[in-house]
Amino acid sequence: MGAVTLKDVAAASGVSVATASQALAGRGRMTDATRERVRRAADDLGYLANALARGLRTGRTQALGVHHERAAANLATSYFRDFLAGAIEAAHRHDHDLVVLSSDTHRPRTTAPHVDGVIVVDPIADDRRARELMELPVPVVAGEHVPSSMPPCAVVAADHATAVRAVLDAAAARGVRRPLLAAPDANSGWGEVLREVVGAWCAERGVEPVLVATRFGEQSIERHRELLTPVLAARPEVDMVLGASPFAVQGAMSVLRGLGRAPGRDVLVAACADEPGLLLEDPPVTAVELPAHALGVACVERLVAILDDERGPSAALGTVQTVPAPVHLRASTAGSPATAST
Amino acid sequence: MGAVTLKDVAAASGVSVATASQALAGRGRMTDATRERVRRAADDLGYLANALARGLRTGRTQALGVHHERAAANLATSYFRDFLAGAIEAAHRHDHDLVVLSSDTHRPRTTAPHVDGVIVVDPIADDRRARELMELPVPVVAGEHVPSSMPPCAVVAADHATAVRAVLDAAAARGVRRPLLAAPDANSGWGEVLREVVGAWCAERGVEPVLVATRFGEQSIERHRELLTPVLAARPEVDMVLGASPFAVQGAMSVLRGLGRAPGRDVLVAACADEPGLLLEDPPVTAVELPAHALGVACVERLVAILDDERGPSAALGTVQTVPAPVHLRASTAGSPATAST
DNA sequence: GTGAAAGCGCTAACAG
DNA sequence: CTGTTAGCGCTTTCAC
Repeated sequence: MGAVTLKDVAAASGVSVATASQALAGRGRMTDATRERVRRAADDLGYLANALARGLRTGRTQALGVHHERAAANLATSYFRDFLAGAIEAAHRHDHDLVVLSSDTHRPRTTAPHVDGVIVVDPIADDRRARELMELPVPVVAGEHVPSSMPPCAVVAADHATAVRAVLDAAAARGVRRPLLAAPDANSGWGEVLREVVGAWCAERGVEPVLVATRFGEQSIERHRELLTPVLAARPEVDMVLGASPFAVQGAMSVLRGLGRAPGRDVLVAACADEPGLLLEDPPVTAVELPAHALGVACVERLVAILDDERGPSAALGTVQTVPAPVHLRASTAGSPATAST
Repeated sequence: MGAVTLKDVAAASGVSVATASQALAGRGRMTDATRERVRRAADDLGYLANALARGLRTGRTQALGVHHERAAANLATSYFRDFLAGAIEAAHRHDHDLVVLSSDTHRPRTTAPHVDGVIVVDPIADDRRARELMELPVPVVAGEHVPSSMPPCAVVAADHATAVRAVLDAAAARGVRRPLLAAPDANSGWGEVLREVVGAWCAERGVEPVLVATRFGEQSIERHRELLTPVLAARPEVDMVLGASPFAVQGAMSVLRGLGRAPGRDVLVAACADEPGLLLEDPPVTAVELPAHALGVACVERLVAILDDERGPSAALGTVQTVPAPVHLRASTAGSPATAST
């Protein structure tokens, strides 16, 4: 356990720790001979600077943190895995370590993580850990929109507006007039944005969207069925269902069938987050692909840029940077509900 | 950037920093009133201990490091992703952060990462970064066998011996007598083990295995074809090809077909690492499944155990812990080469 | 050109 | 019961 310290190097090369520090850092003025001597000593002893001590002094740790609510569990999803892969790739390119912050415990952190900045993936309003991190005295970048009830920070998000509009416009061309949106409630910034986009689109056409609030991260089709059954029964004028998650869409399709309405024919359906399973549905479901890997990369790039920014991190607060989200039009939006329901 | 320090908390609650420290840590003896006062002050100020300073003092950082050669690139493989998922899960369960160590650069680290221990996934002899980490004054656990030319450390590995023997025994039951093994060279501990296992199995039967050395991580089927073509042409007595990677197997199958020998019929084939693609081959290829997720978990558990071990980390050096590796017998080992080639 | 000294924020001795 | 002191390993003035 005997780590070699700068003191050892200094002693071995017959200089003071101060000189040794400068010699290795390439700073300070000294004879090349001295510098070389110190360098050799460091090499011989296998000296590695203690990152903790250095960080304590300099305020930089050369590490970035990533937080995701229940990170361990969410690693089962390809979204988080892809995101993480992108983030690691980008962090390493900038010679930073990438710390996956502990998130399992429900008790608050007692210690500020040793990172220069933090990325919060999918900030959720009731995620206490996320809140804690966002109040840390280090810059924070949110991967996806921040719910309005959370403190503002720099945001990197998929371009949902453009993507969802593309889906809606395609549907409108098939005659759709009254879309229903089943999306997460105000806990999720993503949900808020989807609501806004659909709301704006409908407003332009002088109609009211039908909105159903779901819980972010709800993985149960059955639960979505329960939420959607009364609404779809009461609103026969709905000619399209936009589900935020694949689960919402699958729930909706099941409810629609129960009501004798054929998804993709009498009622168009689409998802705001793609998954391989949607391709296997009958009919295959139109969906927006969330560019997880690109988002991971972009979040790190953004964070690094903020750290390097002379003007300080506050310049970035609340600003949103956007990453394109490809749209996959499939058979579920190829029907003509207007004709069918007239 | 104004982080709240212990000094602030102490000042606010009218005690010294030392007392404040103990009050929050629940150590030391003091009136409950004082302790409560300090706690409240800390809460009010939003105090979070600086992990760097704490770590510097205590020598523990509550973080574990993971290294994989070219981690960023390898995140494309499901093996590393699953491994990482398992490691993160386990680390968080033990309330540790998980640091994915920077691995892209070819220049050596100048700083020892702030972690209590390191996991080296797939240690490769010519990975300089892995070597550096293994010489760090913190415990190291290797995920997979360590090449004999590297310093020893605690090892957690899949139980290749049992799995490969199961494959060979099944093949022997179909009449196989002369297996060929195409596996990574001495750069890879995995390769060394495979060689040993096949060697031992053959020795028990009084035959010499045919060995072909490949490069660890070689992803090209074509390259494997080149390596295998001369050997398979010269050794018609080979009645089974065991490829370490799916690429080796696919290369071998292609070569065999070129020689007019039907894989799975005239010559059995199997892989020592499963991949979905092997199922789609014709015939589907028998393979050993590498339990990446379980290995990730086991490595972290092992590392935590070593850190908690009173006897110090040296007790674990060189000891191997094993994780079961499921064997999937498929059509590629269902033929009877002995009959065919007699 | 080089060394001495201070201090980053924290914890662990030991006084009082 | 609580405060004082020392120091983890490093960087950074500032003297010499």
